This record gives sequence, structure tokens and C-alpha cells, in this order.
Amino acid sequence: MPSFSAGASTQKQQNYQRRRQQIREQRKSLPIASVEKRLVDEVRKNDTLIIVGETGSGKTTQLPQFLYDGGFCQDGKVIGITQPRRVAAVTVAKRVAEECNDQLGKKVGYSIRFDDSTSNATRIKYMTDGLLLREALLDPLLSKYSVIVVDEAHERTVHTDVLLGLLKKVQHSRANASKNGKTLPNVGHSQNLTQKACQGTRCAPLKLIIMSASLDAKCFSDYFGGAKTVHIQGRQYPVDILYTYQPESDYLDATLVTIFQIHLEEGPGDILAFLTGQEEIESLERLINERARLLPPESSKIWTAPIYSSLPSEQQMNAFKSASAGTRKVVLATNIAETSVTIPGIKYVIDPGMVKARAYNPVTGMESLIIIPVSKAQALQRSGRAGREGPGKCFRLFQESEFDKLVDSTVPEIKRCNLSNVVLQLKALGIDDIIGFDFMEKPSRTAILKSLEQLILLGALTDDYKLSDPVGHQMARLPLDPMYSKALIVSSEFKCLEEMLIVVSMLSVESILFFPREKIEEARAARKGFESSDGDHITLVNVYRAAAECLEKSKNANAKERTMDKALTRWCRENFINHRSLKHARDVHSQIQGHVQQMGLNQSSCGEDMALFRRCLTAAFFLNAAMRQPDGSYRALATSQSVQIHPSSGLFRTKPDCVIFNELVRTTQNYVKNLTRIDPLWLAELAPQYYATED
DNA sequence: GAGCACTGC
Repeated sequence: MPSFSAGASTQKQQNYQRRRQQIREQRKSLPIASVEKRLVDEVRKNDTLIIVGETGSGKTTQLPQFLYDGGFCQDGKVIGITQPRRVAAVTVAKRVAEECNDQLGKKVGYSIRFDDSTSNATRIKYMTDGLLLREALLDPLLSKYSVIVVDEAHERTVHTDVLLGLLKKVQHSRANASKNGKTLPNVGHSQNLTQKACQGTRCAPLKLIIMSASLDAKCFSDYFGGAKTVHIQGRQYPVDILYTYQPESDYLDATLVTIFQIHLEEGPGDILAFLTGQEEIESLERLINERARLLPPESSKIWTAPIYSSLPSEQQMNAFKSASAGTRKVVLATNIAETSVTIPGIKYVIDPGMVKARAYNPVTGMESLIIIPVSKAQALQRSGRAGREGPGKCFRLFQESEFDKLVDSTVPEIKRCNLSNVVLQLKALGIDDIIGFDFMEKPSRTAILKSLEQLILLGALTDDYKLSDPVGHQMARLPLDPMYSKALIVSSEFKCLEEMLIVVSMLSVESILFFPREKIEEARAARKGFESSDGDHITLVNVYRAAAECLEKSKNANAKERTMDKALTRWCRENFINHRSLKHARDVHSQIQGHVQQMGLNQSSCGEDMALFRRCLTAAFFLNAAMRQPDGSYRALATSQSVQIHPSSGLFRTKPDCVIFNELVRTTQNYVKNLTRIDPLWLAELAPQYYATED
């Protein structure tokens, strides 16, 4: 026995040494490794540095370690690195912890919503950009950070843009604070918050590093007063770009033809085609499989793998599997494959040049999804997906002259979405002048005014645009759409917070009920069991409670957590409920419950009194009321738009006189979703400020 | 009788 165990441990030791050696070599071979000293020097010399690093440069994993070794974590200070996506924050943190030969959550950790793996010992902290914004509400000077690295800044998410504006301000405040010792200037931040944050600590200047993969670093540099820009080489194989000679009128058909052209004429390697949505993917998949049957028997086979975000995870995994010998994999993907996931084995990319994008009309306040041409940067990102493992080819299904006409980069999200949440956050950070705020790219004046107006109607702002006390402060603390935050506060007064907490949790996630085309009747029958004739909100409460009951039952049977989860998964399958969404809703529920407890809101249930709950829904969502018209259509009262009840609503057939709704989407026509029937008289009674009687 | 790019707190 002793000799055996000694052998095993020697073996283990050898494996360990080999792994360490492998990591050292991988790190040394990264393009960024050769410029470590120069980078650390530049960070020492410059308060703000822009780093342009192409894919594969190693900037995300290496730079924080260089800075740590360079002494930027002295006095317990932390290096924070923000990412636009949760999964990136987690995977990079795990990798860096391994490179540091340390347990995750010690020196290296990550923090994302619902999942915190940091400790007092954490010095290199990966997190989502939205989370850092939340931290700023509690510590406006972000005083524990010596360096903040904003990664993937070129993606220009709303969170990134707000964060950049905020960091610029924080940097000024901290620079002045350290110059003046303890007398603190008030640079936009509310005075008492700033003082509290700096009490007893010396606020050293904040180092900012903006990392971007796009070549267009000038906009970042300009924004930060001509900040120094450093370029780091990437490691990417060459990709041949091919254009069509003629314009293609039908990009779906052109994609189909190109897939078979590659399959029959090009060497081995998988294909990735970018489409705009689920419907296109499903129809192209059918077409490919029909045509694949006509291939000559001696030719190699084609295997299609769809991937888009609402596809259940097990089915998404298909796209990552390799095809069997003699078969070519064709991945049909939405934008999810552009940045969020990397699919191995891709040699050919097909880019029809279109994308489904969110659009916002600040006049009507309506968001919609429209299909538009991609930007140059996006086309570049897509073609890069062919060069991850070897030289590749990208087939752009448009002419080269069309490429030149594309916009350089995608319009930042902040210019095409509802800003209520952004404005509320900025107000809570003590930034009062929103119109004058130094955004990197300013949203339209109309959009800002629209959100200010909405926040006043919700009672978050006073008539002179100040954050109201306590409602505005409470609303800003809740990580929810402002209208949902307000609904919780209202429900506390109506004594039905328990029900409203369930409703806002369920409304905050992707759709809970799902209807597979092939089993539509079964799905409908399953929903009958939860359905309320009063409308969809109460149906959602019923679903949530039934799921909780299912979990409670298996808990009483002393089941282990895994068994409980299995029971719930099965229950979801039987009832045609999206398990991922339900789990997410339960996470949101428990997080928000913590917040409302701290705020001391009245946590009671309305019991069986659903009329009370509907009155509460009316008081909360009065801005979204619609009346039936003689022709059977509806009119949204706030905007006078003509709308229809979406067929997914339980009230689709009933057609009540008056409803409140939570979503207005424009597709083939204007649809309202998530409805509850109400008495029209309640509007004037419960929202007199808005529905003052006209006669 | 319709359908939802992708994220995030």
C-alpha cells in the first residue's frame, strides 16, 4: 500500500508540474507578453489609457496580472475589470485564478448578479459592467479600486456607456480629492455621499483603462481628453473575404445556395451562417435538409445545428459537438455566435449582412425589433469567426460596393432604447443635469425628456426633476424596470406585495410559458390549469405558486437539492413552462425580496381578494391602459395608438372593455401582451393625476 | 390567431 500511494502522489505531482509548465508556456506565447513592462509603465505615466487589442492578444487575462505584479494592489486596493457579459466574467476569472495558482475567490474572483465569488482577499476582480454601476450607488468614488479596466468597450452597451461617463467623473473627483487632502470638491456627485465615501480614506487617483477590439479607438481617446492609445497585436489566422458579383434579392435563398456551393466545392471544415432570428433559422434548416436528400450518394453529408438564445441549452449544445466523419456541420446562428459564444471548427462563414436590432421611438415610447444591414465592424467580427483555428473564408452575400456603404459601427444602444432606468440611476448618483451630462454619445433630447416625464408620472422625480424622497430613492435601489419598482411600492400600500413581487419577477424574465408548434394543443391544455379569467398577471402568480408547491413537496420528502431540481425540471416539461426562465424568475424574486425587506415595505398578501390585486395593478400600470373600440380593436389611452390583444394572452378571446398591459410590441401590427381586465372607472379613481375627468 | 437579435442589475 505505501508504495502504491507514493506512486500515485508522484504521478499527481508530475501532472501538476506539467500543467504549471503548460500554463507558463501559454502565457509566454501570448502577443501581449512581450509588452508587459511597457504597458505597466504607460499605466503609471497616464491616468487613462486606451488599449486596442485584437482577438487572441491575451489582454483580458494578462493585463490585470501585470498590474498586480506592478504593485497596483498595494494598501489592499483592488483592480476591477468589467465585462458586458456574465459568462465572460466567470470564465476569465477562473482562468486567471488557475494561472495565478490560487483558489478562485481568493486573490482572483468574480462578481455578477446572483453569484459573488470574491472575498476580502480579492485583488483582481472580474465583474459585469452593470454590477459596477450598482456598486457606485453605494460607493460613489469607487474608493476600493486603484484601477478599473473597461473591457470590450467597443460593444457600447448601455451599461458601458453610462459607466464610461461615470468613471470620467469619478476620476476627476478623486484627482481633486487627493490633491486637496480632505476637503472634497463636489463634482456632480451629491455632497454628503462623496464625503461619506472618502471619510477616513485617502482617495488616490483612479487609473482607467479602456480596452477595445475595434480599430476605431479615436472616439474613446477623444472622450478622455486625448488619452494615449496603445495597440497590441492579435493572433488571428487570415480570412479570405469574398463578395457577390450581383446584388442578392433574397438573402435566405442566397445563403442556401452558398452552403451547398461550399459543401460541394470547398475542402473540409464547418460552416457558420449568420441569420436574423429563430424563424429564419427554422425555415432554412428545413430547406437545407430537403435539398441535402438530393445530394449524390457518394458525396459527404450535411448536418445542421441551430443556435439562438431562446433555444433550450441542451439543444444549443449540439452546435458545439463535432460532426461524425464524412459529415459537414452547418451551424445556423443568430448574433449569439458573433460575440457571446465561440463555436469550434468553423472554417467558413456566410454573412448575409443583416441583423435584427432593437429600435426605439422616443415620441411614442415604443420599442420594436427591425431587420437592418450590419455595420462594417460587425461584418468584420463575423468574418473573424472563420479564422480562429486556421485560415478561413468568409462569403459576404452582397457586393463590395455595398460594404463601403455600411456604417462604420453599430449605433450605441443608448441611442436606441428607453432611458428611464439610465436617468433614474444617474439621478441616484447625484447627477442632476441629465441633458448636460457628458455622455460619450448623447441620446436625443426627446428621448431624455420622455424618460424624465415618465419618471415624474411614476413619482420618482418631483416636478422640478429632483429624485423624490423616499419613492425615488427606493425605486433607484431596485434592479428593475422603474415601472415595476413603482408597482412594488404601490402594492405595499394596497397590501398585496406578495403577489406583485411574483408578478414583477415573472415579467422581468424571458417568457415563462412556451408553446412548441408540434404540441400546441397539449401546451394549451396545460395552461388551462393555471389560467385566470381575470388575465395574465394572475395566471403568472398561479404558475409561480404551483412551481413553489412542487418544490415544497419534494423538499418535504427530504429530497436532496439535485433531486428537487430534477422534480422541478420534470414539472416544467409536463406543464410547458420554460425551466430556465422560471429559475431566473425565482432568483430575481429572492433578490428583490431582500431589497424590499430592507426597505421595510409592508409584505402582505391579498389572499383571495383578486379584485384588490387588480385595483393595485391598475394603480401601478395606469400608464398602460387600453379601451376596447366598437370595431373590436383597442386604443392605448396614453398614446392613442390602435393596438390588438396578442393571441398569446389568456384574454385574447374574452376581449374585455378595459385592460392594463405590460408590453406593447410592434410586429405585423401593434400588439399588447400580459394583460389584466379592469374596471375603467378605476383609472380616474386610482390615477386621478393622469385621468382627471374631462367633463 | 402570432412569434421573440443580444445582453444586464
